Amino acid sequence: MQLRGPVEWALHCCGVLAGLAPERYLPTRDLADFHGVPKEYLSKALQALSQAGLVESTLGPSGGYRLARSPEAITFLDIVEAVEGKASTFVCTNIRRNNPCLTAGEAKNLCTDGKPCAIARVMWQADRAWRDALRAVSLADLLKTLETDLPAGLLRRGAAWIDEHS
Amino acid sequence: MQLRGPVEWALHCCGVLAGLAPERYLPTRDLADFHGVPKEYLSKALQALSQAGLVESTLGPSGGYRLARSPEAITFLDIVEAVEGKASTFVCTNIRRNNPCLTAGEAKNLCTDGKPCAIARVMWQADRAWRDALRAVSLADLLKTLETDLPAGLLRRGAAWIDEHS
DNA sequence: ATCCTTAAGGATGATATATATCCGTAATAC
DNA sequence: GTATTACGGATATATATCATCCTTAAGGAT
Repeated sequence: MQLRGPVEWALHCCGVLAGLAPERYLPTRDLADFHGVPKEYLSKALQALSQAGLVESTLGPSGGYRLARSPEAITFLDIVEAVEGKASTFVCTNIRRNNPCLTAGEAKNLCTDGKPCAIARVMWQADRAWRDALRAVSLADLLKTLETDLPAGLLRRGAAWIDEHS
Repeated sequence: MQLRGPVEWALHCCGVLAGLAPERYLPTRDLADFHGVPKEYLSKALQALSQAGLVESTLGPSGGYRLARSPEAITFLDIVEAVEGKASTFVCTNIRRNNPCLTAGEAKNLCTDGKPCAIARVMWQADRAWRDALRAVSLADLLKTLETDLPAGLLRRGAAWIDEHS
């Protein structure tokens, strides 16, 4: 079970957009060049972010993407769910319903949305723990970490590179 | 991102094996019939459980599978990792290394195993939270829940069905 | 000894999903 | 008008998942 590649790209792109000067748009091409990923495919992930309302876009020269909300108001979970979808990592296919010992009446009451089976409850709880951990970290937190984490000067050089390409 | 089907089957199968009389083996065919899943494919999942040391098997008539440890000593995480693998749900492909602003020296120090990047740290922490939640529940816990959860008599009828087919 | 049953694992095919590219359209800046 | 951009549809390729078949070796029954 593994997250798709575009999720990682979207996270890094949001990190860059969060450091952008307000009101500035950054086009897909620059985000793709900056991360060394295919522009056309990255575009799909950015469109997903846009549809989720995390970023907003504008057309034409000097167009591109920017965050739609403040970095404090965008969590890792927002981004992951926008690109990967909100479906649970565990889906109960209700194989218990195939149990040869079941009466027809009993089968109907097994693992409905209202009363999930014991296994689904555990798996969904773990899924919730994963999402809670992602929801607890915002883009603002990420930016703060990057400032102390990145090699000195890299952040500034990155900003300069973006300035050239805007 | 979704767990593969055989993970669900393995969990249900372990639940059945945990309720089995000690020393008794249950063959793949019965586990498949009981859950209504393809025998040959389920067999792959059971082999994974066997290789992970969670169940043990014996050949010939009256052969099959049984738990290798007590239900208290087998967690959901054991089963999920046996079938799905232990790899993290997030893999850092280090796209930051493609950053055009990086010097060669800086590139080498990015997101190594010793010092993961800020994004990988968050994603791996969430992965850990998911695994912790799965590790916190054992097959013994599952059995206890089933006793209060299942329609009255179903557990007994299931045991009788298994008796017939052993 | 012989035969049936079983797990183990290799080989193979079918289907679904992930990855990636291409193109047409509409909007925006100059 | 022209160049640039996001957007969405269509398409192609690669990989993963799902499923079956077959051979081998070992245990049990006769």
